[in-house]
Amino acid sequence: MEIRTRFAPSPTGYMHIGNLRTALYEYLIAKSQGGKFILRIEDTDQERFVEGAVDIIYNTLKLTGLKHDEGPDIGGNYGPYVQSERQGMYMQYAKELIEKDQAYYCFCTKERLDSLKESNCEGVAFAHYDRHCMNLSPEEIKANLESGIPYVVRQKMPREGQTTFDDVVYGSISVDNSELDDQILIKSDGMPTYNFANVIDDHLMDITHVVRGSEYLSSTPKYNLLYEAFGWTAPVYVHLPAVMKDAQHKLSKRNGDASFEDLIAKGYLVDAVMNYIALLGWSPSDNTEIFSLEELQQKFTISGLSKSPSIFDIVKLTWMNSEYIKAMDFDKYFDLVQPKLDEALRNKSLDFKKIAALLQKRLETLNDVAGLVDFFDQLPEYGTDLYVHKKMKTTEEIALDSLKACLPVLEALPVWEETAIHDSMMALVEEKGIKNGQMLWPLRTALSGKPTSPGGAIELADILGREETIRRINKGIELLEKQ
RNA sequence: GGCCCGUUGGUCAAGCGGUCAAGACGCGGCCCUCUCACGGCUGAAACAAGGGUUCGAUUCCCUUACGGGUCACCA
Repeated sequence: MEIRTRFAPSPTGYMHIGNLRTALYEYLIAKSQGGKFILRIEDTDQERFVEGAVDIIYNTLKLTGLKHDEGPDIGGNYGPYVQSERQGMYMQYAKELIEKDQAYYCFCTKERLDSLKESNCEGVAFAHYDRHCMNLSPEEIKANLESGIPYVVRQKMPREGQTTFDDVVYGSISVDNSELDDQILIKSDGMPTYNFANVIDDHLMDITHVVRGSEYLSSTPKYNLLYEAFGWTAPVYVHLPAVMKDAQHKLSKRNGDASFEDLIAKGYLVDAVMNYIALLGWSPSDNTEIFSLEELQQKFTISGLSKSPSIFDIVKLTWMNSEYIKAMDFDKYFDLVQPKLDEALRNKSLDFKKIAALLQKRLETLNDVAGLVDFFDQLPEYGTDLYVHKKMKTTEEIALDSLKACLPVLEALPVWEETAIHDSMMALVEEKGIKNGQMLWPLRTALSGKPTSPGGAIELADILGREETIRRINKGIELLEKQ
């Protein structure tokens, strides 16, 4: 049988990391076994609907490569794929249940339900519906219906026994039926609740594997009872542990935690983010950590899913991001970095490719560019203490001497080119009988004005060009002479 | 509070009755080196606690502790 999974987000805003990971796993479960990945929009709650949220969903799926086989935008044989457009089909199923005595009309007012909860001793809301409307006579129901009294449809739970279901990651779970509330299936506005629509849609769409967060674990018995009532076979359940911000809290936008789009805006690569979140709650049978979506598809097995929540660690993501940057084909990498360089070095006509090359092994995120290249644009103010470096065996005196010595050599260099600069400096070092660092550290310092820089003295000189190099050396000499 | 679930280094995690308890990130040290970074080597660091079962428990069972989830006309 062909595996069919579905990603069923509700359009209530941005795409958060936990959601995206769920989509990833749904995609992988299907694709690793040649199945289909379906997108269904669950918009039964009109009050929470957010304009534009559907586009975010489409864009994210497109960007991440989680290509769906069926969905609102591309159609399919099981449409419509938007729950609100399916509205007409739920009532008949509710009625079928009522006829089977597995559900009933409830005309209770909100006020009555609220008072039910309050009257429950502790004042805590854990009262079940008291089944006030369960045994209304057919005449009463008919009369209520005809006089237009608002109603909901409730599922009739068995009072005794247990319901057991199997979850692929959590194993077999049993719950006493007495724990189960007569949940609402059809709301008074005629819309199905998520719990009801989900079961109907999943069945109608031939979803074989229901993959979702573990917060649904406790309502799954109700779902199973629904499948049973209809005489349908329940899907395979795959519940996923949460992605946490810390040991106590789930990742959530409310707390200002990073969403997928935030991470991208912060200079993280789409592929790196996907790779990282794949590893949050799943691990391959081998020890590999870096893999593309295609490779992931090859490696993925449901048995690699874990059941305990995992904390989102931006530090490890950052490392992984730098791995992706380093491994990237230069041209592709340059396309990503160029806009950042344009922005950081607006007025400069420097060789951006050379700068980018220096940066590739030093970037953790794309947004690090500005902070690393600022000195190319403008030499920062710096103190002469920068010239003192114990390991380089330099002092201010040595630095001054070295700068003065290299100045004429560089001025006279016939061609301004990296190896030529290198050779001339090395020759000078030899001639003066000093250490490499005693020449190059002062030079690098004079050229960058910073304690660290991407690239050494020679690389910086090459990129800055002769004129600017000479200018900065003179500036260094001037500073040192003032001492 | 009832019910359900979880608990291996700081973090991600392997393990599925017998291991010196992998690996990765991060952290420390060393090497490379004109700084930083990269790269290489190396070190510290964990089975929540207590009972069973067993010749033997990180692994199976129970209890406790701690954490999470759920108990909506939200999904």
